[in-house]
Amino acid sequence: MTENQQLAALLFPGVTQTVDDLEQRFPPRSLKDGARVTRFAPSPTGFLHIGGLFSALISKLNATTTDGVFLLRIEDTDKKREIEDGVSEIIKGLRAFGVDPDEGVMGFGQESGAYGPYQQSRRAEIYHVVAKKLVEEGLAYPCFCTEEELGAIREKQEALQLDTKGYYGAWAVYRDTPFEKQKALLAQGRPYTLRLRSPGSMDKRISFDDLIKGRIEMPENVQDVVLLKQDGIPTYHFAHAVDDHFMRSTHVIRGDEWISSVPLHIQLFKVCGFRVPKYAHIAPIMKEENGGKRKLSKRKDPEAAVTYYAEQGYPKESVLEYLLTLANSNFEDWRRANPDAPQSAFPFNLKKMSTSGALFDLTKLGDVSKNVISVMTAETVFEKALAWAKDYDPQLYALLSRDSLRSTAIFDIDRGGKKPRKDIAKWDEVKDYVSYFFDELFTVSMAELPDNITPDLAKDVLDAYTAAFDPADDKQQWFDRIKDLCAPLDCTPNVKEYKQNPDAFKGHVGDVSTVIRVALTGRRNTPDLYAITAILGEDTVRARLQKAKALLG
RNA sequence: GGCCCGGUGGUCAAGCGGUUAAGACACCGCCCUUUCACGGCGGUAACACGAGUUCGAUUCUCGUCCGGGUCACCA
Repeated sequence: MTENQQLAALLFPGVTQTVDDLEQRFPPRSLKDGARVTRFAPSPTGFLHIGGLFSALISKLNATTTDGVFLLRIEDTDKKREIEDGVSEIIKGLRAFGVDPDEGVMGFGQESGAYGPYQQSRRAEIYHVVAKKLVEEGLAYPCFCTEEELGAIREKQEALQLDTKGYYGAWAVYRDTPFEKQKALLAQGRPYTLRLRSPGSMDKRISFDDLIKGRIEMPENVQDVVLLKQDGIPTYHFAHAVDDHFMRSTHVIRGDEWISSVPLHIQLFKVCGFRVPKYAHIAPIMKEENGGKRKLSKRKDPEAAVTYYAEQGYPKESVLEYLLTLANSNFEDWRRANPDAPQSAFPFNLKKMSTSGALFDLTKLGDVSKNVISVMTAETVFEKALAWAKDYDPQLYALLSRDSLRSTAIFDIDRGGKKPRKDIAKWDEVKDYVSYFFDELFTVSMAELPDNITPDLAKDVLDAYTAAFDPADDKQQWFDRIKDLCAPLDCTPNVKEYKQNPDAFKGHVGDVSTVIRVALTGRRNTPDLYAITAILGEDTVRARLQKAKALLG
């Protein structure tokens, strides 16, 4: 037995499997040519971030458009930062947007797929098998430095103003420790981390082709990074190499904060004897602040959390649609050409992704969302608004569900056809939008009456309309009747005529309508008044007209 | 500071040696119209800067500046 083998045996007495065993346990996937295996690998440290959803969406798209597999792996190797419901937050968040994994962690304590476990905390054995092999081959060694010692090294390096700091070369104090000493230290029970014996060289460079950013060249990694922490749990880097190899990921799509560790990752894959996956690094989603850009922050920005969109009542399709416009700018053109196609039919292209971070634009999201909602049927709008209200607005829920046919009719006003209204961007706007249909939310007020209409004229209009109003009218009859109101009130039914000679009239048919509209709805601007009148019903209409008149004295 | 990445209108962005420098959102105006919305038409507004290379640079090179990322027993 070589010393390395003896060391490995000392370090990993319980490990009996070999890397070859793992290769057999997790064989290459039999997928069709070009199929991509992608993954989303978050740590359960808080709510799902919109940037996380973005990268999950892109990963999933890459898998589905190639008949591949999209898997969810949980990177819970840092118990300090982990939060209690972290895992279910992630799963719930993904599910809420239909970005469900095909494989991996599927739910609370649930997994599917033959490449698991998919939770890193449950894979210790696997990492140790690979680590043991590395030690046997002299590619990893135990480091007995304490945090203080490491800190002291760092301070020294800072004092020397070294460009390259860290644990490497001559600074890697346990790199060349003789076996006998290692054995003695271990016998004492000294805690240690397992470090990579980096084969990298300071003056060599490595290049790789990022699928989004293109060719990138960087110095090789020289750091003897920690592979296993003192508690035997792997660091992100080591777990990444092991997991993505044995889960047979073909494409690693992740945030570009990882780009600087790619040289390390490539080195790790090679050292382990694994094939290096393709990398694609996504620019982060940014936010504007004080004229500058910064990453959306979990702490400072409510819109960073995926739950924000559910709370506000953005349909999931809207958020997805917007995210897709950020991902591939030709998505909007495609959408115009294929208004009814499912998002999954979009020929997504990684190469078309922007290389720099985009500012998240809530206004644009709103516009996208209005379009999404405008093409929904009234029934769908009703259902979704109701479902939202159930969780976030009990009063609205009660109101809407009282008479679902009537509620649907409200949403059906001016809906359908080539030029649908685009009033609603998110469900929390619904309450205001429908408020005047419900006496609970509405009180008659003439405050919105425009200045050019005198109270006297308004009163006359209301009197005349009360007399003329006939709920049996069809729309044309109804409007004709309003026109007929004009002349006796010194108004004109012809707007053009009024504009040509404003002094000859007290107002025009638009003004007359406005009086009625304000009396019935409290606003100057509403959708089709005839439709509103029909839904309100004769009793309510007459009651409101009556109250309005009273308000005018 | 070292190493990376990026910089086209307010925002998202096409274009990648010769263009009147697309389009979308936002904004403004006009039209349509009983209001609003929708729709239509039009408008304001951009290649960070400086050197090269070239007959010609937004496009190529270098430098500067400005943003972003990263340098943990966090991911």
